[in-house]
Amino acid sequence: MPTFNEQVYEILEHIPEGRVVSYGDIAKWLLNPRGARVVGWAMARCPEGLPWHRVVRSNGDIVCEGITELRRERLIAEAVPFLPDGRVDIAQCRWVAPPGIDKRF
DNA sequence: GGACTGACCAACC
DNA sequence: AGGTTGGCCAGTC
Repeated sequence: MPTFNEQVYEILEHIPEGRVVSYGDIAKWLLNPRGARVVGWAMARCPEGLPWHRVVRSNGDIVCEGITELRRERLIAEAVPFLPDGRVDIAQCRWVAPPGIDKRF
């Protein structure tokens, strides 16, 4: 039985290019709406080769200072639209998970 | 082995 | 309308 963050990494691998998801979304698919913190914890130790830059906050903002610029550059490189205030246009590129994604693991 | 912590979110005052 | 609080998992002290 894989641990929770293993499943988080699994989902991250499934995020298509040019799309983003919020921490809370992943949490909702995997356990419950309040598990977003765990997702953030999993991201904090981002294993290499993981597209962690496609995970943003629910309002599209990017929190962590220091990696914000890196994220922005990576997302722009993947044709992810940005809002004038520096946030990801999550309203347009929010990735909708296929139904039953939580049962796939 | 218990307590605190963390790249969060939403429900409640 | 804005600050506070509770809740989840795993890792560290």
